[in-house]
Amino acid sequence: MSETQYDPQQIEPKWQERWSDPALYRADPASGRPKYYVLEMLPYPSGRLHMGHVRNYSIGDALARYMWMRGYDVLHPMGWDAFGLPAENAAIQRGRHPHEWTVSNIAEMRRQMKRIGFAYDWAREFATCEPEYYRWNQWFFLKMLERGLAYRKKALVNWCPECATVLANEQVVNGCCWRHETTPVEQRALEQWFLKTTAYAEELLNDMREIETGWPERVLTMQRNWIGRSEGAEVDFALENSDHKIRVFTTRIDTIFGATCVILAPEHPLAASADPQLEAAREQMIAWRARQDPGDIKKEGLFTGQYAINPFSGERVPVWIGNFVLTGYGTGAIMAVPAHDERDFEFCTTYGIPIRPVIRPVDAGMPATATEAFTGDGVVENSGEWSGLSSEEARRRMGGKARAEGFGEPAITYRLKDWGVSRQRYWGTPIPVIHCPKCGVVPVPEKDLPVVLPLDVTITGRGSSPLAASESFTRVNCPACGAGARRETDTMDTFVDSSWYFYRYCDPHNGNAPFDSASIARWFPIDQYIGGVTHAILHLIYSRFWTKVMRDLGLVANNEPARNLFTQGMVLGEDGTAMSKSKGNIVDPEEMIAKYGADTCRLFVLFAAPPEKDMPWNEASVGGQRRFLDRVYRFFTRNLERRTSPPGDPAAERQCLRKLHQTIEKITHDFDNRWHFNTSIAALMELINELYATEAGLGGEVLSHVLPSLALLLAPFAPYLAEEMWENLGRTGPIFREKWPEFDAALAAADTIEIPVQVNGKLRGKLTVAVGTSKEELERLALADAKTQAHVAGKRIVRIVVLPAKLVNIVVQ
RNA sequence: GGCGGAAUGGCGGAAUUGGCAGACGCACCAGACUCAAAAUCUGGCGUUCUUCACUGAACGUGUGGGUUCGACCCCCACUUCCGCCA
Repeated sequence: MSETQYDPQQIEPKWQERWSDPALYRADPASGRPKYYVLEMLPYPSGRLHMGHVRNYSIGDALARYMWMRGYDVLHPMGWDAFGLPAENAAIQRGRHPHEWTVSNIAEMRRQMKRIGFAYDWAREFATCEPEYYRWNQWFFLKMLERGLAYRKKALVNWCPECATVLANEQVVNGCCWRHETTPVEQRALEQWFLKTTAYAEELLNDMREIETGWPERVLTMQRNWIGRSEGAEVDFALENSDHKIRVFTTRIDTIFGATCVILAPEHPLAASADPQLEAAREQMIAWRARQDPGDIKKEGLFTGQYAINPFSGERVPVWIGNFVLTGYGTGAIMAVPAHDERDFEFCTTYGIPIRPVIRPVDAGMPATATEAFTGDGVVENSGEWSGLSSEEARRRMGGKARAEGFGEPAITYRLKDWGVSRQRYWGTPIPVIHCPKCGVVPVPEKDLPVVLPLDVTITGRGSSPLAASESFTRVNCPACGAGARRETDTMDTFVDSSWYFYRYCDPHNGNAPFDSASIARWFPIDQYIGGVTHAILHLIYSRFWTKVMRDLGLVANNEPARNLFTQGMVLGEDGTAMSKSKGNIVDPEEMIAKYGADTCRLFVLFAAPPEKDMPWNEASVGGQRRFLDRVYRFFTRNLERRTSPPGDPAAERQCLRKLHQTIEKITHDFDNRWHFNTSIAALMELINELYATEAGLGGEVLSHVLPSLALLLAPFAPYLAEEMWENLGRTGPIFREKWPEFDAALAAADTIEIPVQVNGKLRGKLTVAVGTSKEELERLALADAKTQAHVAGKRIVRIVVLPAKLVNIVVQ
């Protein structure tokens, strides 16, 4: 028995070299195998892989390898989300050109990925900053422009003074920039490009039906909240002494007789005043609000001095400006019903505005309004002809009345807003339009795409886009009239890049179209998408939106991009908090690989916690995974030659084979049902423990079965070692193209089982019986058992519960 | 405040969903090997009692109730933490 020490630093580079043949991982539709598209979210090329990447990609890689072994034609691609601010920051801070910086980061991270041994179809790799890719961003933009899905408007936008650029709504976190969490976002008015995500709001909501079995409930809930559909009505309050009407949105038109004032958002056009003092206060409110956390805003208001007329009651109510009324939601104006809305209650109490209840709880009298609002449905009261109706019925009829009389209508409003895609930044996709003094906004003709991002610009990080300073870029002739014109200098939000990249993988080198529809038909929808839950709303809503737009353009047939979504937990530092530079608790994957080997690192990130949960890094525990692989290889190598030895001890062999087949069943079950790789790996450890226990009694035939099976079971989790073992067995790789081991129920079955015996639900003894022992026999054995009798003696047996092959419970009094 | 998720040994986590709580690993303790150490192997390891006896008992899955022959699992109320929306 010669035994070889496991040395990953020897094994891994060797296989890395042999795996460099891209044909090994090539997806091949001609294979005739069923397809499986497994995708992990593409990384931003920051320069180094972090543990979160290692975890995300180890999960996907295990799945891809398993599916290959199950006979699927697997598409498992990788690419780079290569546009974005950090590249410009590198330019500003280190004087490196964003392009050069990005390209070298990609090279470094690709090298790291190959070092870990992820099985990607590298022939499909691309970076989103390549003109061959982003020209299709531009092409899609033009298509959306044609269909009215892209438009330009002057809008108040979130401006981060630190980034010196506009942020999408979704990039504002608690009133601050998502990248600079302590920098308050300011409001500025700029001409912006928007994509009409709201046009698909209803569909984004409804089509969740298609994915609700495959996406985490949590993500769908977050998206539902984000879209924020609410049903209600819009109603006009005529402004006294004016031709203007104030249109309000309300979900509670049934409470309209209780409206005691109308409140405008400070930015509302009718909020502007001739009174300079009021005007100053209003502007101050706008500026102040931009800095606040919308969550715990202190409600403040300004009385405009004007009055409006309630179209239902004819009542004259004051018009206020309120800092808690949002411009972008509904109509930017509300009617305040303090008796039946908490926020209105708070506001009106502060300013002494009357509170008038008009809804009575079904089983009670009129609600008291001294301390709080009654916000439930009930019976409408004090509301003229509507009195006596239920809230629900009143809402329906009053909405109808508003429509019939022309002062309103039933309406649905969404929290979701159109997607502002303009960025006053350099490192992104140029928006393909030209501003002509005569023709206005003119799209760049398709034949002129791509509008290439020039590389010879100076990046200062201040003010407007660096592109605006590039004469050679901006100066252009109008495609419509030929006159001198100016190119748009805004670039696109990088979420555009990641909204459809997974389609491009299907046909990555197509120069005539974003992709060929036939290739999409082959691969879509994605069978399994894997990434962090941090992308639950932004990326995943945009991707769903983009898919629907592409479908309406006739490019794809699917409604949804991904059938299944898996969101993995974060990798935390040893201290149990998120890894961050400032806390100094970052673990560098490459250091760990140098120390323990890539297989050990993979094993650890898969073993330490179920994949959907957060997982604290614990280096001591990493050592345990290494020890496991040491044990595997030691057992393996010292028994290789024994494969020709005579039969061993039948009991030991039977025990060993039973454990092997139980392990195959367990791991297969984990892959097919729930991906709790921590328990899969635990099962492998149990198997190894059993192999050590039975080792001396194992004969050649059994070892010839066990050793290859061990390698195959290990292959999705520790591919390098598995490959090495496969070669030691005299097989020619690659192992992940081999067949996954077959589970043999007969071998896995135990011949005797232990049956727990309880008395009154408490464990009192155990019976070791043959499989298939009858109910009556179990009952007899349980009662005869000495330990049980001690607890039954002197008591009356009320009942005996016998579950064959499970347990016996004797109930006594 | 609303919705959703979570809470199990010293630690990470198991328990194939109502049937032996604590698999597997880490840490720790002991033994074997060694001049010694490392590595390796073997055993122990929820808490508190009990016994000459690895004998047995009680308690134990955030807290309090409930359903059930039987509850980490289901129901009700609560506490704490996390996420999203207010």
